[in-house]
Amino acid sequence: MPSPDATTTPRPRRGAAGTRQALLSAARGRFATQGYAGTTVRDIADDAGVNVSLINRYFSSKEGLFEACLVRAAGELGQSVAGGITLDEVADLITAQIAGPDTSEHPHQLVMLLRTSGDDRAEQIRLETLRTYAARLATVAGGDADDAQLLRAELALSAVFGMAVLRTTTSLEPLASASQEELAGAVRTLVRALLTPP
Amino acid sequence: MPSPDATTTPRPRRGAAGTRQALLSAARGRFATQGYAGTTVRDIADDAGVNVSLINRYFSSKEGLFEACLVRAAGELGQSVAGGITLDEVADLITAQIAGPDTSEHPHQLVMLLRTSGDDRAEQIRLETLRTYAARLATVAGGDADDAQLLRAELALSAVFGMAVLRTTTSLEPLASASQEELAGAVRTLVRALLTPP
DNA sequence: ATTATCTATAGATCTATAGATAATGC
DNA sequence: ATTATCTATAGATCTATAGATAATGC
Repeated sequence: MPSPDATTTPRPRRGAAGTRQALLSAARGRFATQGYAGTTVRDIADDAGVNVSLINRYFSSKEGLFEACLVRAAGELGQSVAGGITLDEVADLITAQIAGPDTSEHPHQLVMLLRTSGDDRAEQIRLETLRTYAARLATVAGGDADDAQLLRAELALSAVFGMAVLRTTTSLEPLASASQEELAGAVRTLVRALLTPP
Repeated sequence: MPSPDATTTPRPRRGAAGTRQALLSAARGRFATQGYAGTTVRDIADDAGVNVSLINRYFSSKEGLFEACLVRAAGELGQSVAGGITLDEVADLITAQIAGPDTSEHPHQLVMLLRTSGDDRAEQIRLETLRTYAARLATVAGGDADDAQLLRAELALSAVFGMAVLRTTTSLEPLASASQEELAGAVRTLVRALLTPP
């Protein structure tokens, strides 16, 4: 019996599209901070304010929801870097992704790309996305498009990921509450230093 | 019935100390690559070649084993940096930690420090360890021991963690199979650039 | 006799699904 | 009438533990 006196509040009905979005947003946050295995579908549904079974309704399975999060993160992050952009501008875009507080969705998008689920298809999407970003970063940095340059780009990417992860999963001060301005300088320095061929 | 003809090989008996070590080593590898929640105690026991129940015998619980791994990682990593060491030497020590292949235990030690388990005590150990390292790195880098310097040290640390994570959990080439020499240059560049006050 | 190891199992999740209910739209 | 949402539950893990077995040491 659904608690007789606790005024059984009937939940607002968001409709299919709205519920999908709410689930995606909640899932991204949980997956980013707790990882795939560390998150239960009930966690996500509760955060989104809907019943657990709707995850299966709209995403088939927990893995399906994870994939959807990954695709979304890959898509949103990928749109920013256009042609003719400078390295410093890329650094600032990256900073914007890292800088948000733990509650923001920005760092979550980045951290999603480091999470594994055991699902083959998801892993493929993740790797392909990382590859694309590394290649793009190498191109923006100019120089030869050789393996050494690609390696430098991947190192720069991984460094940036590290910052996002530590900010998202750890309350290490002063890093955890550093402002965007404070981070911007460091990211520029890092990107410049790592991506300029010696 | 234990498979009548499959010559039930009686396992070699390692004794308490040996079994503890085998479990620690197996656990560190699994926890580092799959995370705490993504690892089952059976995974670990199978890797170590012993029965699952011995985890509880020697470490009380899965959380106990996780804590033991963390303490060990914190201890082993902490011994390297003595007084009077230069920044480049620190960079090389770090490189040695990152550079090992996915199968080595070196990158695992680093990655362990980024893994969360939900256990309060483990989380405390982890944070304290990270703080210690950051402070030590800031000291080695010289300059003022102010908040800005500490922030730079934490950023450098997180960058280094990112490299270890990407190498450990992803087969992104050429990063995944880069040699120690190739990484050394990048880490030195990074540490120098980030830790020299502007 | 002591101690390491294993067996068997209880109890607690966790995901997925079949089917019931309730809100919306024509 | 259609579609969103929820209820109830099956089936599959996963951790922890009590107690049995087997190897070692005196």
